[in-house]
Amino acid sequence: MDDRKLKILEAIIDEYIQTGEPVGSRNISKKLDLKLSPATIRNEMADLEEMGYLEQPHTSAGRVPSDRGYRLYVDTMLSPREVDDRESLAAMTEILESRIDELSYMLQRATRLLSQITGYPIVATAQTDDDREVIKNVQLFPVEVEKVMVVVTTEAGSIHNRIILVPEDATVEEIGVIAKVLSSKLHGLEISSIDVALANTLSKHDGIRTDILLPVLQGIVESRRRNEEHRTYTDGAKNVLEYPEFSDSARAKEIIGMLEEKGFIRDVVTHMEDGEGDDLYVSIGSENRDEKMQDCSIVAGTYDVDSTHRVLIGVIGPKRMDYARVVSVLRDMKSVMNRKGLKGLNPGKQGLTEGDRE
Amino acid sequence: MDDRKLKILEAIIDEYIQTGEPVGSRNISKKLDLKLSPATIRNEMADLEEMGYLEQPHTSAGRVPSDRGYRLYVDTMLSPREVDDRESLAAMTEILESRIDELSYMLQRATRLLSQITGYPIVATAQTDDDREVIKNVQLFPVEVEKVMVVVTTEAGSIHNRIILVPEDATVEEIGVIAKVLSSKLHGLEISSIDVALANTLSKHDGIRTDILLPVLQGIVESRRRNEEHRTYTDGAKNVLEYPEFSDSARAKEIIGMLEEKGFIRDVVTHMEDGEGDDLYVSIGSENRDEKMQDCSIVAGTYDVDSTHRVLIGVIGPKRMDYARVVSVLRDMKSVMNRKGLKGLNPGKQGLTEGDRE
DNA sequence: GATTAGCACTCGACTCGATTGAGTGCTAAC
DNA sequence: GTTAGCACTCAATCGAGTCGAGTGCTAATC
Repeated sequence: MDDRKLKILEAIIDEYIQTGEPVGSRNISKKLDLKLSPATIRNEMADLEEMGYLEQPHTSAGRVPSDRGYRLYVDTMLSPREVDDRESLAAMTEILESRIDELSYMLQRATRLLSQITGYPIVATAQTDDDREVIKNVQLFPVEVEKVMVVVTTEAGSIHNRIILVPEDATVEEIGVIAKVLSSKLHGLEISSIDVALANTLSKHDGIRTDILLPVLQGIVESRRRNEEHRTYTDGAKNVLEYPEFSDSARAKEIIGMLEEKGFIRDVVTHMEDGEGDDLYVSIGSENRDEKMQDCSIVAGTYDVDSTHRVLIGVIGPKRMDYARVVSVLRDMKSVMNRKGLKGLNPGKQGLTEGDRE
Repeated sequence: MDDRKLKILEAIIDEYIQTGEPVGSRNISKKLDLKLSPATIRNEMADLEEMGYLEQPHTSAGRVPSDRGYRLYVDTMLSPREVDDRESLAAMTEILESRIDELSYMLQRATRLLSQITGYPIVATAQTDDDREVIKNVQLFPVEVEKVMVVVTTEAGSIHNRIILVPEDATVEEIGVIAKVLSSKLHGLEISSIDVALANTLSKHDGIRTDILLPVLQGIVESRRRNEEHRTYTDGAKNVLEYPEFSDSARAKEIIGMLEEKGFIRDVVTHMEDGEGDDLYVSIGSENRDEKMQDCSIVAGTYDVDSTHRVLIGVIGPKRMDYARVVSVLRDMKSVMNRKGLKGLNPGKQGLTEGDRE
């Protein structure tokens, strides 16, 4: 694999990314400054095809990069273009300053911005580190008659809250007793370990009203579930229709369906966790596990919003997506985040203990 | 406009809704049990066209309903089919039992279910009655070092909450003082009336730390804004691609873009508020204000989740959408809601006053 | 030995005319 | 008022023909 072949391959991929049409030898011969005739290029192209970096849609058409070709391109030839769009940098900065408990809001705005500047659909999700979903403390705040706000703080630093309904005659004192018991008994437990058996044990304590305890426990469990499920956002689905590779409406429908399901992001997440911790993850065509994504590529990055919150943002596009630009935008985002995002955010210190707030 | 014409018009619309192809006289002559020859039908069709209920895509094609035709159909000929799908009724029931503070979660699940059973894209939003966004009380709960949960209860009965960051050295007492002052001073004010001037006035009170007060006030304002913006959900965008009228990918892109923008739902909302309070709202083609929606119809209904929360759910489809089925599904939803939805929900009584929770 | 010019060949895309057939409107008969 | 009959319209479909971008191979050239 000599240098010239690499140059030719790169030129072909660049061209194909731009036009979406199979590229021929004449075209490359002219574009490339090596003074080579189309015939020579053809020979090289035939070699590249044999090596598996190119494919031919049909005999008399030009060449198209194979997944392997893209992979080589992404791994070795990517020189991220500078994104000099000051406006989008400013927008990014502003978004990232959205504060921590508005993580979901921040994600929503970030997906929109990214889909606008890249022209691809975006998926973003907050990564929950299940192992660390250990209860640090549980607080109950009566808000109105019948309504109590349950606030669960986890060791990982996230705060789930939910309003629950308790019997009308529940007194502030009764609720206080339950709060005390829960804070001491649930501390250190995983949320997932809350079950009927635990409820039974707890209800044996003095002065605990089961008809208040049960909705509280249910509220704790649901606060987390709700949190997880709300935390995936997509935007720019319409961009799918921009690309001729998805002009077949059945294909487009599949992709848009995937975006709406949001399930496939899990795949990416696990992939990334397995990965070598590189800053960006790229999955090309057949590298995607999901069969429906065989014609797509995903470029994803993780972002540490603060020491306990990590966000994953993925760009979905056709295999011939503009990797250079996408990678550069995602990197920019990261750099903005490092300069700005951490400012003023809580680095996750130990909080008050149960008694402190009285 | 005699009875026979109506029968013929109905048959034509039914047929067109089913097939999406212009319908001819022969077809109707056979389908209709009136013993009429195609020629007679043709005469009637010509009349109906003259009256504006039908259109002809081109001279030698069959007839297609005009917007006016659909309107007549919807207003006078709709006999909602029974939806005998027990499973979806059960699913609806379960969804509607999602409790009140999970309104957004409930909406999300409802949109998904509806898009699945109707096969159309769905938009759902919670209607905020801006005039009633009057503060009933404000509560502050210290959750951790630097983090305080602000809970705003409005006269309308909704509860907004948000976590804010305060200076590290803020004490529970200092926060308590601010809570007391805010509760008495903000009571009865609209959230939108909070501004710099008000902040200045408030900060003159004894013992108020401005560096705590400001983030709290900002939190109150933002808690509401965030609430509003989060409260529109869409699902089933992929269904747009199901219908040949949107096979032109530019059209499809516009519609999907509209769904993602979510802005247009406001139009529907205002329309519905102007309306005669009928239970369902139908807007057909050119009746839609938005130019991009000229090829669509919207069927929407409002649902009172409880005495203070109203939800709007809209079905977007091509003009030849299956009105009978959609109307019937939305009505079913309403009836499920009346039987089940209100069970156990708080009818919005007066809550505790500020002092009660200490 | 690498490069290139030349040439025959391939095959999708496009054009264009002919054909088809569903459907109409009109007229005259029932 | 209804219907049979007929001429007419026009989108859709089909197939033959053409075009042209692009290839692979061979032989000549550097």
